[in-house]
This record gives sequence, C-alpha cells and structure tokens, in this order.
Amino acid sequence: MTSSPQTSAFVPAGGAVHAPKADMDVMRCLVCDIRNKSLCNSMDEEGLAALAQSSRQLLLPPGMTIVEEGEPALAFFNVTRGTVKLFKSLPDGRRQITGFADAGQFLGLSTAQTYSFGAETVDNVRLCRFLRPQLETLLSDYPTFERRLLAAVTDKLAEAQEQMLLLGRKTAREKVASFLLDRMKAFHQTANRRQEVENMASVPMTRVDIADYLGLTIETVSRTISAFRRSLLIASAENHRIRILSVATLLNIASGQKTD
Amino acid sequence: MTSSPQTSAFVPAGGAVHAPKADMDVMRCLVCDIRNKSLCNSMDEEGLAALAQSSRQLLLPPGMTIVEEGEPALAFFNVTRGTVKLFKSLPDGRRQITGFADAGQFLGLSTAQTYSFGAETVDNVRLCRFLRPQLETLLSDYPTFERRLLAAVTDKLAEAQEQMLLLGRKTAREKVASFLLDRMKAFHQTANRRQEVENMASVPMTRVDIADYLGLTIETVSRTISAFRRSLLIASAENHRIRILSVATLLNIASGQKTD
DNA sequence: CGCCAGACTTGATTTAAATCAAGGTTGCAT
DNA sequence: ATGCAACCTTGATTTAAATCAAGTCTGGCG
Repeated sequence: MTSSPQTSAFVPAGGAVHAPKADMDVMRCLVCDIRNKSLCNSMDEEGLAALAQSSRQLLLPPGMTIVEEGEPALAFFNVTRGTVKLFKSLPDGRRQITGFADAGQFLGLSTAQTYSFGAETVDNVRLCRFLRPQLETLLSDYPTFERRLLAAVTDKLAEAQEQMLLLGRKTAREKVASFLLDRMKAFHQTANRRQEVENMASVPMTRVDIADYLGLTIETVSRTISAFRRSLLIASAENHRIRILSVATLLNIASGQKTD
Repeated sequence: MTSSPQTSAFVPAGGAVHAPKADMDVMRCLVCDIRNKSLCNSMDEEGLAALAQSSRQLLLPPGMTIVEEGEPALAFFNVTRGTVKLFKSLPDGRRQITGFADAGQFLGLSTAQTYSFGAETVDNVRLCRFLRPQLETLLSDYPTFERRLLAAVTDKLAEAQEQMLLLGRKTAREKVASFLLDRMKAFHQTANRRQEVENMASVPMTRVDIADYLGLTIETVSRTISAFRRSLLIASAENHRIRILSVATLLNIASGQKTD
C-alpha cells in the first residue's frame, strides 16, 4: 500500500501513530477546532495548557482498535475528528454497538479495572488520549472540568435509555428512522461550516455496524433504507451522506406514529 | 381501604407522605442502615449531617409515581428501601423499563430542564429526596461526594450498555436467565442479614414489568420462567422470591452458551 | 368462607424479522 | 483498464416471539 493524498496523515496499518511534535505542544488545545463542542469547553486558558500537557493526540485509520473489551482500563479519550464505535460482544460473536462517538464526544470512562466494552474507529479518527492518573489529576485540579464530565456522563446515560427504548420496543422501520435522525443531529453538531448541512446525515459506518447498533440484520436495514428511498423520504448523497427529504415524516415514524 | 399492619406506615393513596419529624433530624443519615451501600458512603460524620439536612425522607406505597416523563427535573433521589422502576414510553403506550433501582441506588439525575424518563415504586419504597439546588451545594462542598457520584453514574452507564446487549442481541431464554441472575445479585447487595440469601433472587415486580424490561411480552416471560422451573433450574419461594437451583447453568444460558 | 379482580399460565395461530440464497455495485490495487 | 473483494441489495423461506384466546391461581375484602 502506497500513501495517497487522502490517507497520507495516517499509518497504513498496524497501529496508532502519534501526531508530529508540533501538535503536542502547549498550544494544541487552545487552537483545537472542536474544543467548544467537547468537555474541554469547561477550561480556561491555563486549563487548556494543562489539558494539552496531560494528553497525547493520536491519528488512526478506519478499523483500528482503540479499546479492547476486558483489557486494563488505562486511558480515557476525547474524539476530535471522525467517528468511533463502542460495542459489547457475546462469546459466540454476536455484537451490540452501544453507541457511536463523533467528534467532541469522550469515551473510555470506567470505574472497573478493565474496560467492559470495545471501541474501534469507523473512519479516519483523531483523538486525545489521557492516561488515568493524568485524568484524575485534572479532575481534582479543575472542579469545573469534573462538573462538566459529570454532566456529559449523565447525558450519555439519558442517550443509553433512549436507545434501550429503541432496542426493546421499536419496529425495524422505527429503528432505522430514529437512527437516520440521530445521524442528522450528530452531523449538525459536528460540522463547523454551515455549508448545506441542512437535512444531511453523516453515515460513515457499514450496514453491519448499523444492524449491530439497531439490533437488526443487515438485510433488514438494507430493505428498510431502500423502502425509505423509494418513498422519497431520503436520498443518497456523496461521501457516505444521506439527505433527509422529509424530517417531519421520519420524526413521526421514529416515534411510533403510523405513517404508511 | 383501611390501614393494615403491613401498610400502616404508608399513605393509602394519593401521594407521598413525609416521614415523622424524628426521621428528618440531623442523625438520620448517620444511623441509615444502607448508607454504606450508597453514594452516602463518601461522607464523613459532618457530611452525613449535611446530607440529612439537605434531604427529606419519603415513604411510598407500591405503584406511586416518583418522577414523571417531561416534568421539570426538580429533585434527585436516593432509594433506601424497596425497588423503583425507571422507564421511557412511546406515544402509543409502548413502554421500556430501563432499569430497577433497589435500595442504595440513586435516580433522578438530569442535565435537561425536564426528566427524560418516568419512575414509579414497585413495592413499599423509602427514599431521600434532594432538591436540585441543595444537591448542587453538596457537590460543591464535598468533592468526595461528587467523585462518588461520577463513579456511580459511570457504573450506571456500563449497566445500560450491558442491557443494550441484552435487548439487541439476546434470545428470550438468554434475557430471562440474565434477568434472574441480576435479581440475585441485587438481592445479595441489598440484604443486610446473611439469612439464607444464597441463590435467592428478589422479584417484586409483575410479569408486565419484567416483559417491559426485557423487550418481551408477558406470555413469553411466563413461558420461559415455566420452562426453567420444569428443567429444575429455578424454584419459586415465598415473598416474591425465586431460588436459583443452578447458577452455573443459568450463567451459561445468559451468556449465550447453548445448554438445552 | 367464598367471591372477585388482578396476575399468571398455557395453548393455537400469526407475523415481523431472521435466515438462506443469489446477484449487483463499488472502489482500490495491480 | 481490469479483476476482485468487500459491501450492499433483493427475493424466497423459515422461525422465534407476538398475538389471540381461554383458562387457572391468589389474596384481600365483604
């Protein structure tokens, strides 16, 4: 594999690569383009310098393991670009994706000695890694940061409860509609430019990932998306994007109002 | 409805009742029998006095609403006796129970203005209610309490991820086996006496609640429990208890190993 | 003490989604 | 440009669990 313009910043295979020295200095967090959409917005200028010195930036290509189920929980991560999938597995290989962490989201919190979940990159991902002792120092030194993390975990719990409602009680059609709307919301939160982001959803993950997230099979996901396309509720766009043609209808479907 | 010895401490209907003055004084938390199994174990003697003065104790009979989906999130609760169910609903009445909070567990955290979930008592419940401003004062005044809450929410998130795996990828049989084992664990954590608690599970909730927790129907729950009983994996006991006759087999079933 | 409502169980049938089975697309590597 | 491997789509059939349909059990009340 030779390097191409698109992937030149990333390792071809085998492991994480640390970003160049310039990206690790005390300024990194101060100039971070998504810091106001993340935990880091709780920090003043001095705190941002402390964050930069407590963390290392990693760049990872698609399909890389960030965290392995059952391995020692040594680090905490903040995603600053791309999308990460979090999942749990059964011994026979069945897998449930419990969430996607887009730019601005954190992952890797654990009170146990080992991670109870795995995490892998979906596309090209940039993240900041905090080793546990360093995170704990930050929490103690910056009460606003700790309060912000508590709020962020509380929000994740509310999201998880919403996903339980989806998994336990929604139909395939309702699940896919909910997913597409969530991806639209994620894209809105993530995109920095106001460039025709309206009604666009970012869907960088495969059908297998979507199925494992919604508790369905790839065939059911594919059929349902095809049906939405045929009904002109959505349209495919370039770059793994989907344009949502009728947000209102999809909202009705997602919340269980019958809209056939 | 006239009062009976069993329910005399509770209101017959209509609303919460505050416990007698003696239970609200500065000593309440100091003498609380489950404080070491809850968030409150992060507090020293002075902190326990502050907790007691920041909260009121409530006693509620079965089937009472504690928190209503969509209502202003004014309070945070710590369950000190009994079992509470947390749930989310769809407009057409479909319901997903997202968790059961037994003695020692908290509920009611929210960063939004309104609760995104409902909460109701399953049996006779005792809980401590903290109004939001008072909780925030406690968090600021007692850093160990805030750290403990962060850990507790992190644990809840891990539980929620485990439940997503169950809802999305487990069979009915695996779901019910997992549930019974969880109820056994909850009973062990809750019971203070070592009185033949071994292999006992506390199941105070109805089949409807179990079904809404596991993403099944009551018929499927009933059939599955009957099948386990016929296979001598479990046996019914008094007081809404179930004795687990083969923990090992149930563990195998719960984790997807085929054990027919 | 026996009635009754709510909770639970069991059986028969239906159905939404899974599984099985081909193809079709796409994009990257040679 | 071409081949191929991974990904996606569509169709036919099966199946696990839902739904429909009776009962049975239980405990609190008159």
